[in-house]
Amino acid sequence: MRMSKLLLRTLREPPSEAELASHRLLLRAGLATPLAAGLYCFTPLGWRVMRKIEGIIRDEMDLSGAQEVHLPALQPIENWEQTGRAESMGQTLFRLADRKERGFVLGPTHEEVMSFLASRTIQSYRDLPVTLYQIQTKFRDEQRPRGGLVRLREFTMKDAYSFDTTWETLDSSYDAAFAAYIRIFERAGVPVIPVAADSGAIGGKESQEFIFLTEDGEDEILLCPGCGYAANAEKADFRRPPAVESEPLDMSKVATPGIKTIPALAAFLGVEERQTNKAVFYKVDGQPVFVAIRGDLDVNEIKLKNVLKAKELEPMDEPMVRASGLVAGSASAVGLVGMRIVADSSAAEASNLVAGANEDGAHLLNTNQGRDWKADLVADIALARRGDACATCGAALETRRGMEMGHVFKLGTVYSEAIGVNYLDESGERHPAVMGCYGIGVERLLAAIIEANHDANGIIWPTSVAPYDAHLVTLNLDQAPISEALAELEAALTAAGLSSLIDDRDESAGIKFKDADLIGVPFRVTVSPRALEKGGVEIRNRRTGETEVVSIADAVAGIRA
RNA sequence: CGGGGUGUAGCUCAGCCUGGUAGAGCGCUACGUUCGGGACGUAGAGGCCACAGGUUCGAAUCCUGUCACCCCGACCA
Repeated sequence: MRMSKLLLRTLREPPSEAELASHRLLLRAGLATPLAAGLYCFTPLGWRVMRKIEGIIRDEMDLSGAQEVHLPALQPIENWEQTGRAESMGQTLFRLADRKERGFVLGPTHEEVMSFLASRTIQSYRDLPVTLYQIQTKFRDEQRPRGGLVRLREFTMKDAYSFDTTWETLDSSYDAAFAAYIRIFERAGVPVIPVAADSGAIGGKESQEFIFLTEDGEDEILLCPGCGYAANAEKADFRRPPAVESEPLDMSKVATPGIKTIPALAAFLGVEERQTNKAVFYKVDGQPVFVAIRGDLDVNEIKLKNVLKAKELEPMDEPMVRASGLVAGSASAVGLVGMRIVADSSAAEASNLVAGANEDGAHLLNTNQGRDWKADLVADIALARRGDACATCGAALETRRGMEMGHVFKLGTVYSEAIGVNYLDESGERHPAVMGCYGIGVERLLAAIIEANHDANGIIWPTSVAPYDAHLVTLNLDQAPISEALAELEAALTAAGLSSLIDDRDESAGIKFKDADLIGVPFRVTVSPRALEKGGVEIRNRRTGETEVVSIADAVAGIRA
């Protein structure tokens, strides 16, 4: 490709909207340009990289035994009503109507439609297991698109779905997808770690995310330096600090003027925070819910939402607090009526905790669950934090930020039952298929590749996804020996099956070199009078900066290797 | 959805406080000189100053409203 013909505009300065390195370089290198929030137009250069990434994904999915299909992005809303997700996905779902007012959605994911396809094709256990995938456009009306290609409203996803006869064989399908993902990210040049993840209110028994660790990530990850346990904060398990052991004592009221917070309460009474009971109020699907947790711990709202099988969970608003008769700062479950009481095991099992007296400026000493108040539900709803003890080995957990690159999921029969993906077993009995699903965001992967592979001068593409194999910079192209050497080099590269981007523009050497660094093709080959005098062309490795003058044949061999 | 910020040329920004009808650098076009790390000269093109109201003789500038975009938070199958 000749740069004089290539539709490309590089920018000396990045648009002010870009904060992330990947976002800045995306725009500076001219890979894409924004249309509106969360929507991007790809240029020829950017699209080549997208196709390279898709190629790796396709390659590895095929190798893992998955079969590629293609489903409509435009889907009847009925399929979403069948699984209840028309409601549960809420505003994220792009909805529209056709001319006859029939409701449609733009697919944000394809469990429903892939299950539909499976339901029309799978009949017998002999048809299973099977894993189907597609690389396709998804639409999500995100509340806040961000970070260039990190969170988009229209994006490309590789989504795969496995169908099995049993949970046991699902494990094999899941493991195959997992292994393929490890290879995909490795080939794409993005270091990832698998972490335990939340499987959602709908979810199955197991879910893992592939996380690229970066300070700019949206997710918080807890890592154990002792045993290697890794989990998303929304899911992470941990060992609670031990409670203060004591026999139940008589409950009594104590005046605590002006005391509203756990730290103030503990200091005022001269007790530890773990000897207090923290009260948190939520509005869950419109209903008030009271949550009790030991004072030294925080509520994990994702876990809470899951144990309640809730669709929506938010802090209780002021009117509901007043209507419920709760006293913020001095609330407790003692004597509380009219709402569900959920307790973390820490609060349910500890003895003699200090709790609110449900009146301003007063607290209760020695409250005990079961005797003074009763939880409707006891569960693990505590948030793991930096320094908490690992549930497995007890070492202090560390926290890191990360970006979710892929998600694998054991779904079970939720969708197959709703849509009717059934098979007949050996004895002619009918069963729903056991499903798994596996997703990778292609644009986000592109962003992560840039995040993980760049320097102050620009992008450093891994060879596997580089838009071209070689970037040929010509100087004094009007001189016959230069144009002849270029022709020879180009022919040799083509013969070797290598692609080249040729800077034949009438620009200064500085501009050409700066653009080459910015665009980030792995090898730059300079064809110039100076190099020719030294007996060949100059080859430079973008990553190492290593530069040498070699023969055209050696240059081609170097790029090929 | 809450908080903060920004909308002036393709990009980065100045001008706004103190109203008088629009600027710089880069980029773009032409010509010439350059030619190994974002060269130089000359001459150009390019703007409904986000949009809509209002105040005023007069609004990029002051007031009101709306929209868009960015950042933080909440949210995120």
